[in-house]
Amino acid sequence: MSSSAVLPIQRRSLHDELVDRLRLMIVEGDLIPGSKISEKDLSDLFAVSRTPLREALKVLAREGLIELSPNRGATVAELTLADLEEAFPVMGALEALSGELACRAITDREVAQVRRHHEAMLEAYAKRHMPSYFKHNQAIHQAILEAARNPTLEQMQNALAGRIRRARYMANMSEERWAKAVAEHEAILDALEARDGERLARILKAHLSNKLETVREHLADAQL
Amino acid sequence: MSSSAVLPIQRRSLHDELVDRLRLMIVEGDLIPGSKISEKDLSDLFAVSRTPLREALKVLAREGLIELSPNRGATVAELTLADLEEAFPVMGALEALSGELACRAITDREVAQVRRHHEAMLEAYAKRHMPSYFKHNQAIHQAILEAARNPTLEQMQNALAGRIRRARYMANMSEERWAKAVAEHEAILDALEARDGERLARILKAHLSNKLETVREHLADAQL
DNA sequence: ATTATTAATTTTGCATTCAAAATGCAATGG
DNA sequence: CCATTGCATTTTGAATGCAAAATTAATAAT
Repeated sequence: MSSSAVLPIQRRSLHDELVDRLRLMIVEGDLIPGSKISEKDLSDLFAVSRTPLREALKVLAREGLIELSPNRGATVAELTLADLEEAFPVMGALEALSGELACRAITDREVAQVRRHHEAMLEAYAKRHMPSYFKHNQAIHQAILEAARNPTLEQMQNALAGRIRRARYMANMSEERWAKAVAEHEAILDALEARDGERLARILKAHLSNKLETVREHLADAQL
Repeated sequence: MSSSAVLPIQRRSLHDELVDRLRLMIVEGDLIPGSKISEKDLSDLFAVSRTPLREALKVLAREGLIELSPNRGATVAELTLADLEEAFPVMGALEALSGELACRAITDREVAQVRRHHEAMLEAYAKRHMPSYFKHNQAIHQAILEAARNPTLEQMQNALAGRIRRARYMANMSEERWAKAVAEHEAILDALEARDGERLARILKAHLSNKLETVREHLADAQL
């Protein structure tokens, strides 16, 4: 008997499914910031009633992805520079903690995995292939997060990442910034392989701070 | 025309009200950890239908105060030592950031307010009056949090505090631990008045770490 | 007496319905 | 012609209803 077949059958409630789908739509930009969300339109779109949809909206509001005003419905939350300037330092603190904890618990195998992502990321960088770069970049941060062995931290960091990630779709890195980010990633890998938690924490905090700077630059250009 | 009369009429949705009430009930221990929550019982209790109640439960589940399993309903989340060992370091990272940011933005007036709470706390400590001690203690941490001028951080820290605060109701400090906590608070005030963000961050992180130690000790005794 | 099986009851998940509030629109008056 | 008021339509908030799943109770079998 195949081992995967005996796993508990994955049953999800509609509302849970909706939360994930809507979050994805928002993060990926299918639902544009500031636009109004009609309960009817959305429930029609997903072919469910308004009840589970409304439950999902409440959850997403708590995550900060949408805004609810009483009797007036939901709108996709705008992502202003002010929001990002709030969120990035918090993310920096969380990532720093992740790094610190990860250095205590990460296995050699996991570090090797991170290294592979790192090298794939360098390759993507060499080709200036953004999607692949982002993918491996994110995988590295996720791996460090998981190596921290702290589900509470993981949950909070992922919630915040959902909000921030939308910025990726608007920010285009300058050549200079990109090079700097790559250099920082070298330092990240180095600290991780040395299991130097304190150093890794410092680097990650600075890394996030620089990411904010990148976004800031880009928004200054685009004057969004 | 009186100025307060023209303020927008404060309207709350039932679900929002329910979220707050239920959270309070859980944090204060009215709903005991591990116990099952019957939707019917609760909706009867509050004299509302199950619909807004269910919306509230979804939100609280996301906050980690209750657990939902499909078709099986909600239970009040248990607060195990393992949970606290996860949560406290995260809280430490967030408080450290609060302290760092607060030192940049806090006004003299606010610092004075913190000092007043600090002194009231010392008085409560002298009398070994726990409720008053907790109240001023919490006010200090909240004031630092607000002085950080970062609503995102505030939101995350408060969400996590909701989970941790339940531990307060079970943890009884030893005389020794209590003295140490008070000493740490002296250092906190000192760093704050000096606007030394880095130092305050370090102290707060250690402070939270010691709080966890306090809880750990207590639970070892009570073997909960 | 204990376990297995089945029926009855309860509880949950979701759809539908109804009421209240908000929005859009037309008519009226300036 | 524009602003304001009253009305119709739409949308949201919450209750009710109904089917599916789970839990409990009851019965039968070993």
